[in-house]
Amino acid sequence: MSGHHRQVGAASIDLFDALVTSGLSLKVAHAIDKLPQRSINIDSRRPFREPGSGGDEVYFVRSGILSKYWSGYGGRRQILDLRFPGESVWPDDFPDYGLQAIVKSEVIVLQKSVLETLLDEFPELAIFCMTAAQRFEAINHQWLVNCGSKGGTARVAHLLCETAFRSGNAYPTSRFSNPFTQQQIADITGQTNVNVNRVFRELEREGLIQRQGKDILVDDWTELKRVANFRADYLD
Amino acid sequence: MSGHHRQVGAASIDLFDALVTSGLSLKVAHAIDKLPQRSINIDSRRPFREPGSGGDEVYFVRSGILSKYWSGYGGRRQILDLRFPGESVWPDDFPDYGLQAIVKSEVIVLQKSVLETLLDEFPELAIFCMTAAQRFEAINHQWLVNCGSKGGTARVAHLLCETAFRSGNAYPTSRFSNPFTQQQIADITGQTNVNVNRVFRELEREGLIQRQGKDILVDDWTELKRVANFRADYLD
DNA sequence: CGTCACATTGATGTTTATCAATCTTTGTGG
DNA sequence: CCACAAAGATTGATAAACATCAATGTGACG
Repeated sequence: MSGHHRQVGAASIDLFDALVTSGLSLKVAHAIDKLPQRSINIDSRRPFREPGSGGDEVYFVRSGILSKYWSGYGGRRQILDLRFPGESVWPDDFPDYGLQAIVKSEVIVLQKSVLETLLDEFPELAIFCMTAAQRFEAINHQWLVNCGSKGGTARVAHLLCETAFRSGNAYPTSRFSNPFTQQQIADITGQTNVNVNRVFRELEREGLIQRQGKDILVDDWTELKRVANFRADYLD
Repeated sequence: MSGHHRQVGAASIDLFDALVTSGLSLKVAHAIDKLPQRSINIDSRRPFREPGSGGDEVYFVRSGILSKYWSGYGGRRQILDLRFPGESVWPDDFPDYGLQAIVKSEVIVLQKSVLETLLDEFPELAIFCMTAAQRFEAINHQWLVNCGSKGGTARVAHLLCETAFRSGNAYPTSRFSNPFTQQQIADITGQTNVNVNRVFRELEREGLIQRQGKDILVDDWTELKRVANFRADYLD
């Protein structure tokens, strides 16, 4: 095999499997899986939907990470949301954000209008979608708490916890890959890249994490979660 | 009449009317209106649902303002969401926030489980609920942008704009009532009450607003919106 | 008319942004 | 494989924004 460039854990998620795992019945998952769909590959850091362009498209992440971002007046950016493999982006009526891949990603595109026709047939789907929306709402709330009422260290620590819990399929291990640049972490946590760098140094100095290239090693998750004030409940 | 204590504009919103105004068909709005419901009055600043207590209850705000709040370890609070008259709170499966009224409020309580039975009959209702959820998601995004990438002045100005646009039925007038204490504005915008006070003084010194008791006067909405970087689109 | 919550102000310290330079890693074409 | 370019990471010096602490002013209300 010539796959020495393939990332560990970057296996693509199957749409049908993900829907069932998330609690949808086999019947409805199958109905969705049969809908017309196309698969696209998105390069890292390239915006593929500009702010303002609406759209009828639902994006399902097979691999990689997508982000919603907002660009203000003075060059300052804010990343609003992340989507890990198995998660989806539902289009807004008035999207004031753009979409961009954090890392090279593989995405399935469905038509929202087509998907909505299934609601007539399967009321279960409506509850499924609303439950998903609530989960993302809970994540949004945590981010707001982060930016609104925590110091820089806790914010970065929280993002690391969330990343480990959302990207892995199982309980986070002592080693995981940090997919973000420091600038992106700054855009997520509402800081500057310079300060993020100093926070990392501080986290490492305190022994909360170790860094090996893009990998983060965590000996004591309990302690890191305490510093981050992180509780995983909201990700359920 | 002995109503000299009644606030101007505090007239209660009718559930049926609000649903129809928001785009629901007469038929579905009527079906919801017929569901068993009870009306409660909630005093200002008293939490009426603690964090962690789940619940099957949907709250529709007839008058006043509700808030979702989160209390951290170190006394620091964050207000996560607001609900103005005509808007609703949908219960989360794992609510990590509490509910509290900003001002004395009148609320209609419905059972989520009962409401969900209507989804079988009216798929239209599912889309209606998801549209509402997306509107609140857009508001959440704006709050995150506020706390993550704007200075104190812009944050407060943005909250004032949003309040004027969400609380009035029509386009904001030159005078509106600020329902918040400075501590609450601090809890919303991720600052301290002391700094909020200074921001108000600064906004007034720059001629962007005038204060008369709880009332705010705005001569030039365009200018205030510019300072706040506020666009009303996301509230549609 | 006293109490209580809220608002206001000043003095001071901490955190974080900003500016600027250098080092390191990664990717690319020859 | 190496040279080079480009992006990212790191560090230091300085300034701005904001938190904290503490005191006083003010309006509402029983």
